[in-house]
Amino acid sequence: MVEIVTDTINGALRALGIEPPERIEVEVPKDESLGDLSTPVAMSLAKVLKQPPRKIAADILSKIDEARKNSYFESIEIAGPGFINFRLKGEFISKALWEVLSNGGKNLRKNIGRGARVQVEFVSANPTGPLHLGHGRGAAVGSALSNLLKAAGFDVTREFYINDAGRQVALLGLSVFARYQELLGVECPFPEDGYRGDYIADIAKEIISQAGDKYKGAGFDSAGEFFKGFSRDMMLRQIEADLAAFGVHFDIWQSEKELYGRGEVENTIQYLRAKGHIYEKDKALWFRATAFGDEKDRVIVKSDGQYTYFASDIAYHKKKVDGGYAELINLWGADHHGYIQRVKAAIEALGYDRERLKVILVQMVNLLRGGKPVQMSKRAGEFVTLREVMEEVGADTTKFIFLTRRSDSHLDFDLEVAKESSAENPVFYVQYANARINSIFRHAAEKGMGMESIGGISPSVLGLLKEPEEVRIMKKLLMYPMVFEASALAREPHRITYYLQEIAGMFHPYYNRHRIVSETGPELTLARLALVEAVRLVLRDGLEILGVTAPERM
RNA sequence: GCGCCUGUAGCUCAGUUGGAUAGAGCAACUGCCUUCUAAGCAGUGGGUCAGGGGUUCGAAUCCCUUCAGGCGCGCCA
Repeated sequence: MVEIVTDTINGALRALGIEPPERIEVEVPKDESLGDLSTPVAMSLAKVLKQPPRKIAADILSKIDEARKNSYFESIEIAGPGFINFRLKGEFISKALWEVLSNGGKNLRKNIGRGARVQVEFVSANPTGPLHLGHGRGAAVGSALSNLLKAAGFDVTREFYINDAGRQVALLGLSVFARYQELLGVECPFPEDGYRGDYIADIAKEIISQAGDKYKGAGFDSAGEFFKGFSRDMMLRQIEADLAAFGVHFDIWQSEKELYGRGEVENTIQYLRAKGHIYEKDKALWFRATAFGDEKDRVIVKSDGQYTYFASDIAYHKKKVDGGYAELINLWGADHHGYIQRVKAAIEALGYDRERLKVILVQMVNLLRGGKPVQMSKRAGEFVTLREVMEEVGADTTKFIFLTRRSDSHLDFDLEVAKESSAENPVFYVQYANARINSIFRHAAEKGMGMESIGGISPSVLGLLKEPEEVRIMKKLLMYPMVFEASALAREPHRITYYLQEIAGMFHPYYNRHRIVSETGPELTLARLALVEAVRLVLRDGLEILGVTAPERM
C-alpha cells in the first residue's frame, strides 16, 4: 500500500531529474477528509532544492505517470504547506482487500528480516525466587517482540540467561539448607540476608521427601553443592512453568555456571588480555572500559581471586556475538541501565560493532491495589508473584496491559482496575470483536453461507461495500502491513496493540449499524462476510503476535 | 554531585522516528437488547503537551536550562 505512493513519488522525482531521498515518508493524514495517504516529501526537499515546498509539490504532481495515477488514485492534491495527499480509488481498494482474502492473510506480514538471525534475551531472572510482576512485564514484551520479529522474517532465538554461579544461588542453597535442618529438628542459624519466602521451606520439604534425613546435621561445606543445585533446579522448573502458564517459551536456557565450567570466562579474559584491554592493579584484574567510552574501568577479577558478575557477562556476550547473530537484543530492568555502557564497551573490545547490541529497558512496575501501593519486600519474602497476578486478573489481561505501554514508560499496575473493570478492559474489546465475527459466521452457516462461499468471491463483489464505515474499515485493514512493518523496525510491539484497538473500534460500530447476514441481498451478504473475515484475519494475526488468545466465543 | 528514564484531559496511557486543527480507554451524564453475542452501540463535556529559551517552512517530538517523580553511580549480584 505504502509502496504505491513511494514508487509514484520516486518515479516523478526521477522524471524531474532529482535523486529521490532514501526514505519517502508516508503517513495517514489525521483528518481523513484530507485523503487516505500523504507525504511531506516536498517539504523535506525544500531545504536541499532551495525552492518553496508547494512549488516542488506542483512539479512532482506534473510528472506523475498518468496511467499509474488512473489505476490507483481517485485524486492527488497539494494541501497545506506542501503535503501531497492521495485518495485511493475504490476499485483498487476492493482489489487489494480481495488479495488479502485470497491468500488467507499471508501477505499481511512483510518480510523485512530476510532470515537475519536475531537473539532476544529477556526475563533472565535469578533462580532464587518466584517471578514477580516486573519479570512479567519483561516476559510479555520480550515474547511479543520475538513473535513480531519472527513474523517479520527474522530468524529469532529466545534466550533466558541463568545467573546460577554467584553468591545469590549460594545464598539460596544456604537458606534452603537452614530450613531443611530446622524441619528435621536440628538447630541451624538462618543466613543474615537469606531468602525468607515460604518457597524456601517448600524446597526443603521436597528434599526431605526425596532424600530423607540424608543431610541431617551435615555441614554446608559437604552438602552445599547438592543444596544449591537442587534448589536452583527446582526454582528454575517453577520459573519455566510460570512462564509457560503465561504463554512464554524460550529456545535456549543459558547457564552462567556452565560458562565457567567450560572455561569460557577464563578464555575470554585471556583473549582480552592478549589484546591489551586488561591490566592488573591493587591485586585485581581490570577491564579498560574507559578506552571504549565507559565512565570508569571495571574490575573483572577481585583481589581475592573471585570473578565479578561482569566477567561472566563479558564471556556471555562473547558467546552471543561469536554465535553469528546480526543483532542482539537485551531486555533489561531499567535499574540496570548503568550497565549498558560497560557491556557495549566489552563488545567493542572483543572486536565487534557495539551497535550490534540493542538494549531495551523495561521500566519498573508499580503494583497498586485500589490506588494504594502494594508493599513488597523481597527480604521478608513478601511480594506478589506473577502467578498470583495471573490467577487474579488473567494472563491475557496482564499481557495486554503490559503491551499497551511503551516499555520504557513507568507503569502503574492496579490489580483492582485490571480485575474489576474486566468487562471494560481493552483486551476484551479486541477479543470480543473476534468472537462476534465467529458468531456471525456460525449464523451465516445456518443460513447456508459458510466460509467456502467467500473462497470463490470476485473482486467486483467487494465493490458492493459502499457504506462509509465499510470503506473506512477496508482502508484501515490495508494499513495493517504498514503498522506491522513500522512496529517491527522500531522493535515496538505495543504499536500492534493500539492498531488492534482501533480496528476493533471500527468493527463494533459497523456491526451495530449494519446487518452482515441479510435475507434480502445474497451478494451484499457475501461481500460483508468477506469484509468481516478480513477483519478477523487481521485481529488474529495481531493477537497472535502479542501472545494474546483469540477465543472463539465469549 | 554525575548519568539514565519519565512528565500529554480528573485517572491510566498513545502520538506513525520533525508534519496539517494533539488522540484513545476509564471515570461522569443521557439514550439503545422480540434481530448476526449489550464484554457492544449512539450522544455530551474535558488540554498552558511540567515551566522557560533555542534550532526551522513546521516542535508534544531535536538542543539548552529550571522544576517534579523514579532508577542507577562498589574489588555487590
